[in-house]
Amino acid sequence: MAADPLSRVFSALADPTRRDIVARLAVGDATVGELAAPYDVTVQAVSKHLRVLEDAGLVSRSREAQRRPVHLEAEVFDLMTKWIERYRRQAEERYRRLDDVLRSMPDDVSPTHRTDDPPPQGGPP
Amino acid sequence: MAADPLSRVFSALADPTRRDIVARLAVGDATVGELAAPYDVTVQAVSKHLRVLEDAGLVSRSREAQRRPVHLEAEVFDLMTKWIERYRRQAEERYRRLDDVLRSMPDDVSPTHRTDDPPPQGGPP
DNA sequence: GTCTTCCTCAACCACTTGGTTGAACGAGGA
DNA sequence: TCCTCGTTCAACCAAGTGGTTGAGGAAGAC
Repeated sequence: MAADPLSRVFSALADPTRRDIVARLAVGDATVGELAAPYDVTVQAVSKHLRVLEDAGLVSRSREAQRRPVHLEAEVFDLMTKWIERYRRQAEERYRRLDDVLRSMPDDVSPTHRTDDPPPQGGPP
Repeated sequence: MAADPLSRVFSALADPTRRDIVARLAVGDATVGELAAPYDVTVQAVSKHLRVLEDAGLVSRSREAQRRPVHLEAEVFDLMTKWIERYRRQAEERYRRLDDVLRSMPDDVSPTHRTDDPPPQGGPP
C-alpha cells in the first residue's frame, strides 16, 4: 500500500463511490448499512471503501452498541489543499513573469518559451 | 480507465513520482528526458506517467523540433479545490452547528451525536 | 440460553497499474 | 543517403484494486 499520507488521501478520493460517501458524510454521520443502501454493491464492498478512507485518515469509526457510525475527519483535506495551492501559486507566478517578459519584448523575436534551469529536487524513489 | 475528470485528476496525483513531476513542471517546462533524469526508472516509465497526467488534463505536450516539451496546466487544480472546499465547508459548518447544540444543552443529557436524515444523494453506479 | 442484526474477515476472480525490455518512429546532422 | 537522438508503441510481468460469496463475531432482543 502507498506509504505516504498524501498519496493515500489522493488515492482514496480517486474513486467516485468514495467521493460520494465523503459527500454524504459531510451532511452527517452514518452507519455502514445506511451508506451502502443507495449503491447496488454489497455491504462488504462499502466496508472496504470505508477502510480505504479510514487508512487515509478521512473518516473514523466509533463503536456505539452494535452499530459503527462513520464520521468524517475534514482536517485531512488541508494536506491536499496545501500541496495544490503551493504548486498552483508557483505555476501562476511563473506565467505572470512570462507575461511580463513577453510584454517587454520586441515583436520580431519569437519567444522559445523554454526554461533551462535544472530541476532542483531529487527524485523520491 | 476512470471516466470522470475528477477521478482522473485525483488518481493522477496519487503517485509520488507524478506529484514530483508536477512540482518540477511548476518551476518550468521540461522535456521527457530531463524529467526522467533524476529518477532511477526508465524513460518509458516516465513517458507513461506523463500520459496519465496528460489524460487528467494536468499537462500538455507540444511539438518543438524533435523535442516534446511538457507544460503544466494549472487550471485543472480548480476542479479539485472546488470539490474539496465544498465538502470541507459543509463539514465545518455542521460541526459549528453541533457545537451550538451542545453548548445550549443541559449537562445531564448525554448527546447521542447521531443524525438520522437519510442521505439525499443517489449512488452514482 | 437462542435468535437476529450489523458488521468485518478470508478467499477468490477479473481488471488495472507501474514497471520492464525491445522495436519503431520522426526530425536533424554526417 | 545513413546515423543518431529523443520519444513513443507493444508485449509482457508482478502487484494492487474493486468486486463477489461465504463464514464468523459482537451486541441487543426474545
